[in-house]
Amino acid sequence: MENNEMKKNRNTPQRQLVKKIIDESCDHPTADTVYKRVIEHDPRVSLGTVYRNLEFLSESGQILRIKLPQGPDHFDFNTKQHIHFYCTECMNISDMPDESVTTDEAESLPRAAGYNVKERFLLYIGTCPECNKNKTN
Amino acid sequence: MENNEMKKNRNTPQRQLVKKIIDESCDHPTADTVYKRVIEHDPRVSLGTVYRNLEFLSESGQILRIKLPQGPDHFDFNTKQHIHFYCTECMNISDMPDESVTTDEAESLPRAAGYNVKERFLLYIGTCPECNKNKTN
DNA sequence: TTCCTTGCAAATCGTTTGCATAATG
DNA sequence: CATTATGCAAACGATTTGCAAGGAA
Repeated sequence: MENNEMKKNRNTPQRQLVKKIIDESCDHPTADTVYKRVIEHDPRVSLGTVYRNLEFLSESGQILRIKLPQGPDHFDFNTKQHIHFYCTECMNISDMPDESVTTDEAESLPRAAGYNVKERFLLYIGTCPECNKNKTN
Repeated sequence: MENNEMKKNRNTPQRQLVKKIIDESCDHPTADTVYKRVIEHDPRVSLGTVYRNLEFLSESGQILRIKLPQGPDHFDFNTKQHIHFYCTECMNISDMPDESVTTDEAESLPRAAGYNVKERFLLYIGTCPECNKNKTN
């Protein structure tokens, strides 16, 4: 179905490194954070190259780009997850445990009204269990 | 409950004009579009002032700021509506006819997992009924 | 007479792009 | 060898900000 993975691809050390960093990150890093981790391994890699590879990797379905209403995009090795929770306390993004609400029933509404839904962005914003615990309220 | 409306407020002609433009717009204009409409009435108003007043008006709950995953923010006189549909054909934003899916049941999931939901962004992207009609497919 | 607000321009942030060079298939 | 990718720096779009001057309360 998807032949996005068939794109032109020269397996540069830089591209492999960016992919490796994402795969090893479980904190949904931003492009800048990825860059900082990349240059720990190879200081000669440029920020532009990191951006270009993040673009390539997400366009070819190898990683996931997470857009927030505020601030820079984040990236995720888990390409299946589409529902995220942004904590206003720790500023971290966590994956939502389940996504049942946003499957069929979530699209029946616009579809019935004549809309053709291609994508659906759902983002929760608030405080995560960790931060709620730390505040004791 | 909300005392956002009690903020410092000097009813400048510029602020009144921006509010008037939003109230008369049913196409969810961007800041730049608002600016273009504003200077038709008073060419001396600056873009910065438009931005500042859009910020003031949305912060004080008088208008709604709509964030998209791509491109500039849009603004809406209808402060109650939170679900929008972005058409990739005509690039327009339309209000969703109903929002039942995103009320209680949409928040029960994260809440049960210990999250404290403050905001929820839901955006549909696809093609609107108008554009679907024009394409006959 | 406060001090909020404006106009203007410069600055910011996240990201993209042009270009000459390097490296891959 | 034909491209694709890189490094660098400059450009970009949307928005914010510093500052001196203007104008409501």
